Amino acid sequence: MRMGDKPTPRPTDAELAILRVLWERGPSTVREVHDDLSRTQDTGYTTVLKLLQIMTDKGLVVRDESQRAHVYATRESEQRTQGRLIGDLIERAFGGSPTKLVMQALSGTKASAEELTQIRELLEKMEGEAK
Amino acid sequence: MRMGDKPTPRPTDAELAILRVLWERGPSTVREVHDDLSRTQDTGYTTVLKLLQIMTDKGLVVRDESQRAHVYATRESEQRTQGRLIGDLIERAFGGSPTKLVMQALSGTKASAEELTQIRELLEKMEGEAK
DNA sequence: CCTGAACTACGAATCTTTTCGTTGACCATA
DNA sequence: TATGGTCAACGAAAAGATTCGTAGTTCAGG
Repeated sequence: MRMGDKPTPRPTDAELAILRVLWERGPSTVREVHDDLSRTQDTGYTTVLKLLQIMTDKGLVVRDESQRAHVYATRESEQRTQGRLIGDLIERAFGGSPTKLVMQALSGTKASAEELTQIRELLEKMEGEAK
Repeated sequence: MRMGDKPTPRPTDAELAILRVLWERGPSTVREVHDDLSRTQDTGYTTVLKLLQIMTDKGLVVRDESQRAHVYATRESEQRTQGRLIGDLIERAFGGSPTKLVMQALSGTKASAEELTQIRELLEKMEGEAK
């Protein structure tokens, strides 16, 4: 990130919905994003287009204009964006304590035994490192 | 919650900042909230007042008007609100998978050994129940 | 009783987010 | 070369979030 560049802003709700499509589909045209989104919600084509243009300005996505139908791709990985959103929520709602968020998330969920095991394995790996 | 009542809406950023003060202080007057908030940010008194009035309309807080300086209190517990926010983020950014969020939150943090232990204990308790 | 401090209520301005209509370009094909 | 389909660009409207000035009420102290 160059000096003077703003850090990537937190995506809004509508923007996040689009990011999720791009994460799932990979680089896509407006039409592809719109068709995908239409399966679950009722958004106009030009709305999606406008949003993607705004997201390009904000630096949330990048645009390949070499084809007539421009192709949009996320600028940051799914993980990185998710990590940013979590960090943001930790700051705003959990007084900066990641542990509180994890505890709350865990107790609020009915995860399967396999999932719990998966989490515990990561946990044990971290405990090993934190020694 | 009575029939026809709207579910509590997601608090906005400014609203969440106020909720945090109320969680920490307990029921408080506008002035108390404002003074607390002023330690970290620069918000006008009437701005806080207006926000609390809006939050009352939305059902995020309740107001005791028996004194001249009205006393505001959160309507839902800290935990419940936090749980709602997490659930919301899971829906919007993690495709509905709580496990993904927990994994991501864990790997993105440098929790202390004690905290990791704390989490693991909760985890083991849950594994016991999920058996 | 008058004044000033502390308070609520209200309205409006501003900013951001979301939505979509309209326009004009491009291109295939009839 | 006209027609229709697909596209990006743009502007503006609508809705939501945030901010604060101003006005009017209440009350304690002089």
